[in-house]
Amino acid sequence: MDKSDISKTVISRLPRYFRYLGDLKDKGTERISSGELSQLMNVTASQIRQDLNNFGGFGQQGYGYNVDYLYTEIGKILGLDKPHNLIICGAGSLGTALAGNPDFINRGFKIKGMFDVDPVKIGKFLHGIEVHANSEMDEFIKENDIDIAVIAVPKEAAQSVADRVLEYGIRAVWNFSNTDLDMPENVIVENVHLLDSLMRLSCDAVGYKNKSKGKANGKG
Amino acid sequence: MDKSDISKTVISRLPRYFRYLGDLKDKGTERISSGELSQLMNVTASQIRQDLNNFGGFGQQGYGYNVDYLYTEIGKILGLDKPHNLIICGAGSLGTALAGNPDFINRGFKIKGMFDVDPVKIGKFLHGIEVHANSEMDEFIKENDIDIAVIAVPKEAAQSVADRVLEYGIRAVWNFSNTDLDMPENVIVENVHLLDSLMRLSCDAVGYKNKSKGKANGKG
DNA sequence: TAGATTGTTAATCGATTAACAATC
DNA sequence: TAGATTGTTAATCGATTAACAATC
Repeated sequence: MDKSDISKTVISRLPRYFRYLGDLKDKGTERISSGELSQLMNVTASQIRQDLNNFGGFGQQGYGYNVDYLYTEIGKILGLDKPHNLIICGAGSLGTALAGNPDFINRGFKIKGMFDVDPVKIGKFLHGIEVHANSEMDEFIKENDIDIAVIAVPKEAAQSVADRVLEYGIRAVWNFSNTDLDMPENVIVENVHLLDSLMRLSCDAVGYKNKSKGKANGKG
Repeated sequence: MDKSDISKTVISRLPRYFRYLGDLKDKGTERISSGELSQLMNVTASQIRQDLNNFGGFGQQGYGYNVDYLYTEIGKILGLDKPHNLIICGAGSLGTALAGNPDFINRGFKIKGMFDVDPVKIGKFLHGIEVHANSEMDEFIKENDIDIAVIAVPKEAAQSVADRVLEYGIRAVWNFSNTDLDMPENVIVENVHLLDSLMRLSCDAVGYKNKSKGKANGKG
């Protein structure tokens, strides 16, 4: 696999660059230096230059970076130059909320359909998106050229649903269930563990003052 | 501030430990060694021991770790030994989905109220939680001992809502809006940038095959 | 040309892994 | 006691920052 040699750490920062560049573009800013951007984003200029240079030279000495160009290039790296078709597995309130998020469609992520086991939900339209029965999933994925599956089912069902979409050819999974999925190497999983995130917040907020600070093994 | 000296990296791994320990506990497992846990979680045993030892010695040589005890201790570090009261700012579909998530309440995160600017929504109950007007926010926060505010409003409104809850005494913010918040040092912000996450997935899925691999400065 | 700012190498810092003595 | 496994130190690895020569 040429799954690339660029570190996960760098990749994970790209969407944030992209976000700031989009804002600059909207504001009509034409060019920006790594120094200016670093101030805006609260990171070092060095890191910005290092990060970008992983993908080739996007800037120009003495000038900086062209906002529009850099925005487009990062967009390409992020795979936003082609549209993506999604299905959402699980038409609960989280799945429905995701279906209704306008940010996704604006960036070329089209939600084509939802799936649920609940017969009451099947056939309904949520935010304009139809809920289908799982039995239709295989065909739906092929017909609609789906490349991303969103897992928004209860954690008990998550693994079996993931196995299912995998079987139907999906290789990218956006997992919102509160469990880790066991997937083969060639499947990309991006987790959004909401409860984990909330616990991190709670942890930081508490500040673990109860920590003793000294050595632990003060045995006799 | 004794905001602690434990690295963010370590903290961010704690919820995952907690999750696995919870599962082990539910399965009735009494003890586990770092080696066994490392296999389960797909990390090194060394990392587990290093991580845990930041907080003191939770294990016992020749025995391993007592699942129940470790679970409880990590829970304390995460601040789960005390209940937390939340408000959700923004009664849109995302805010509503969060209000209805049973995982949160199960871990002691109680959603006390929602807030919205839309008069149509005010007074309604969503998943049993009342939507209030923003004008009631100040008093509500004090009366209900709120310690966490969830920002689930459109990105244009995010900063002003965050400023507002800050003014009313909140020091922990769970930000779901697709923008970074500008907050003072003593306020904890945990971001859930869904679009960023989706872009990371898309990026990994694409695999940036377009990368040239050789040196970039092949100038003449 | 002079000034600015990149691309890139070298230095530093932090995080992960390995190893092993301490000890249950 | 012997075996197992931790707690912890030392070695390695990777990521960040600093510095500067290349160059627009």
